[in-house]
Amino acid sequence: MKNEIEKKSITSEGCKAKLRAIHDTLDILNGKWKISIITSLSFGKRRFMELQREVEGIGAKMLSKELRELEINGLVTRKVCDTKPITVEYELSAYGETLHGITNEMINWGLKHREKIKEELHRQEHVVMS
Amino acid sequence: MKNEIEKKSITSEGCKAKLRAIHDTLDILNGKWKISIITSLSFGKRRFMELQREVEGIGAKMLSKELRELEINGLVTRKVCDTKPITVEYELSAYGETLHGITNEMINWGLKHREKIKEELHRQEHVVMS
DNA sequence: GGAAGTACTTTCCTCTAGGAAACTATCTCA
DNA sequence: TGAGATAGTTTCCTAGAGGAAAGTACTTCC
Repeated sequence: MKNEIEKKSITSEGCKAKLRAIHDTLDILNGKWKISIITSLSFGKRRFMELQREVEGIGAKMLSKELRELEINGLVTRKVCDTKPITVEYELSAYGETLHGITNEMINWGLKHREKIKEELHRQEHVVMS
Repeated sequence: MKNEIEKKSITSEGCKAKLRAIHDTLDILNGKWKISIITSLSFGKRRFMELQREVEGIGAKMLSKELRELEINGLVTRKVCDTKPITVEYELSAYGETLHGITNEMINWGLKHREKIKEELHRQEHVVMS
């Protein structure tokens, strides 16, 4: 009995710590666009307009705001280049790269999910046919 | 030149597909609470009140709504048990389990992030001291 | 008989995340 | 000289995400 209580308490502590970790992560990756921006940057450095084109649907205000927050948290670096028309390069910092694990898992899951939905639709069609 | 264009186009397609995958995943995991709920359920089946206690800060309305959406998307199963005071058990479905990769990565990142922040605070203190 | 615990639902309200569009400022090219 | 691209900022607005609290319905315990 005592062992069970202890066990329960220990695992419960584990849960709480892990839920807190999830919460910490979500705090950094909040907002509608951060993960997409990070994913886009994971393919290489991008300029403002490139990001806006690549992350479909995002407006200049949001992009600017999200980039600033990512920079504050040390995930992205901002570099102003004194080219003829001034350009700005955004890049994942070394710390930002540590998010690869998360984005990769999300990409893979999303790809498989799309396959699954597609299969379900096919099955539906067959049912309707028969 | 032609090769470069082709290369760029190919990688660009890859980016778009991956960004779409990210978008698909985020569509399923939207809202403030879904990932926390899934993480909580990843430790075992939970009843409504247990979830509400474990996922700190969530209200009954939100919990109910998020669980319904997770159920609709086939990630969570709901089982009504005819115990004396009726209880309901929520559990990750087999498909819900496929999110383990994502939640694990987020947990690990969150834990390391907390460590990093802690270290930075220590350094700060030393600077203040000296 | 009433307090307390299950599992929600409903109502009402607030706040802010996020969008649209216009504006700033600088440079280039025709 | 003015159109177009760079990189934003600012303003104005609203849909809807989410919170607090009360209500519903059933059961069991005291």
